[in-house]
Amino acid sequence: MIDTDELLSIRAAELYYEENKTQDEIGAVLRLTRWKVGRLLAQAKASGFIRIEIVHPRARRLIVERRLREHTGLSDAVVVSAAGVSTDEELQSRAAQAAADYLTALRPVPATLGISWGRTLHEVAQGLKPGWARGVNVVQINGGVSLNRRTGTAAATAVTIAQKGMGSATLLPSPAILERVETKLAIESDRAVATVLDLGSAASAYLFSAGQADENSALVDSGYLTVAQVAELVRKGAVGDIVGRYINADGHIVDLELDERTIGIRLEQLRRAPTAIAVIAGSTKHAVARAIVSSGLCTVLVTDEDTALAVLGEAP
Amino acid sequence: MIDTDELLSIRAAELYYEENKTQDEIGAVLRLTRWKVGRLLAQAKASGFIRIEIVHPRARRLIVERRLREHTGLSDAVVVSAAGVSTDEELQSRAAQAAADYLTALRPVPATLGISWGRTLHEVAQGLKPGWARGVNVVQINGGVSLNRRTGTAAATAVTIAQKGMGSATLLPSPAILERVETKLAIESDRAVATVLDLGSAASAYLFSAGQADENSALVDSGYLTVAQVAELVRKGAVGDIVGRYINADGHIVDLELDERTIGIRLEQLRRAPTAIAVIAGSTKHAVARAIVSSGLCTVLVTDEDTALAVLGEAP
DNA sequence: GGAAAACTTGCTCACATGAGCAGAGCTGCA
DNA sequence: TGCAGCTCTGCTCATGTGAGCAAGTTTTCC
Repeated sequence: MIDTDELLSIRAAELYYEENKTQDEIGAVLRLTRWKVGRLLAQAKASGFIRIEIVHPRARRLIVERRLREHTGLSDAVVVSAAGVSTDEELQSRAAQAAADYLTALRPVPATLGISWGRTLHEVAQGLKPGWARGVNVVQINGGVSLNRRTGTAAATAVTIAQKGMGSATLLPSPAILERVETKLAIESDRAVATVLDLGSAASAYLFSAGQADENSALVDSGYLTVAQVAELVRKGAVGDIVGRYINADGHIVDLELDERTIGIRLEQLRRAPTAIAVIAGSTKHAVARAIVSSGLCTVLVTDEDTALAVLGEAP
Repeated sequence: MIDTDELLSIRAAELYYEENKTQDEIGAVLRLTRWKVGRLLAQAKASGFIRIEIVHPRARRLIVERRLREHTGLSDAVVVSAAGVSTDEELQSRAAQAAADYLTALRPVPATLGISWGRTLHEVAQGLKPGWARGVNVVQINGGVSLNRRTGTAAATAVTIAQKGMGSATLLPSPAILERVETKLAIESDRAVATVLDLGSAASAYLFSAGQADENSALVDSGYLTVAQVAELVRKGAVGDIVGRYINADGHIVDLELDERTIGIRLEQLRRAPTAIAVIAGSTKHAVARAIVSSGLCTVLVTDEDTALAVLGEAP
């Protein structure tokens, strides 16, 4: 059965929030003193009967952000609202835009920014405003797409970010994954590649996304891995990839042999970075996001509400 | 593209509603005067970015109620919130409870209350508190269920309402629909029945629900009509039934011959009543609700949010 | 049955907030 | 260029609201 005070607090809330009456007026209607009305409203809020939602594509969930900062090793977090959003694409767009905003507001402005590539990063680049920085060196930190029709997307992302930031882009002239370790070592020691990798290792900040471990992975799409290979990785515990490297729920490399053939920054370098911004959103990426945050692979997480709750280990 | 002020108003709203900061503090963070912050918040509200919802089974939507009173001929309306409700059953329960509350608060307390029967009315009876009135004569205004296992439900409803209101129930000892007009006329002229019908015609207030016109109708369930008969009524434009009589979207009787065989109060009497409370909720009853309200068959409507919007002719 | 504890009530006071207003700045038109 | 009309800004002032407090009331437990 429902308590009389509870019912009164609901009546009061209706008059207060829907009819914009003052607590005094409500008191007159319900035959209560205005203090009692104030207490009833406080009670209604405390009981969670009053839900205030900010519905806007750019709305953030500051409460969840704080919880992330407090309960994880993250130094900062940006959580976009999932209110009224049905698709993962929309969530990823919102997060990408939020990442662009975050990057713009980031102080000190990074002199060198190491970035990965992919759909999300591309959207971040699109979301940046021309002039977001005054001179920034953008460096690719992992091997690019070059095996399929989407050739050039990775390069375009880096160039766009650099141009809008009135700076220059340094591209990593290499595939993401090589077939033989020997080839990988050879490419890595080539001066053109080595220079870029060194530059990437010394970046003042990193910005990257992550991929889920399934047939829709960008690495499968780009032709670096087959669906069967990914299935095998999943069997070994892979939850997703970060800068081209597949990790398990603990944030460890799943397949050392494959990793040896992968070109790009090493995870330890990422873990040591003072500023590593991960942009990860959408229901398919809950597991990777959690792995990345809990194993300290990023210092800043830009994500959506539901993914954030998954990272915190709470039901959505 | 999104306006700078719009974005600022969203940031301000986040800090105000989620972080409980004062407008002054927000001004300090966003480098604005507190007045500007106040204006931004007002703007965010006006643009509909701030959505305040009261989530509680007993919550009402006063704004919609007012719109109903203003845009229809209703003298009063009670609209329950549909927040977090998935089933029609739940909506009907909420509306029934609200109707019980409305009846309890109704002044002057009706000396004679004419009621119909059905699932909804039964729930209203359950929702009433013992002592809701001090002496009320409850009269059935349409023929009861008596053809199937649920015999007695209609009587139980009337008796419960009367007992809880410390009064007496007057039952209508007759079926809802007769097979032949002659039988109907004969029953109607029987003193026992005629007295009750006269009493019902002179009731100080009416409380009734309505049924949708489909195979789930209570009249089909009770065996008065076959599925085929209802289908035929629908073909003729029926949207539902009220006190056993099928009406079309204009509130007119659909089948005069059938109506002649139906025992109970006439629609004109209902239209003339100073207080006629209709309790109609659930997505299947939008059409009937609209027909009843627009043709003046009730003075008070107790319903759910979505049905209310349908009555107002707006999208849900 | 009575004292202690817990809660509730009505209040004062300080702070937060919205309405209203005057002046600054901008726009448009001759 | 100059003036009228418009919006925007920062302010004063009145009102609305929450924190804290003391007295009253109920509950609890011996």
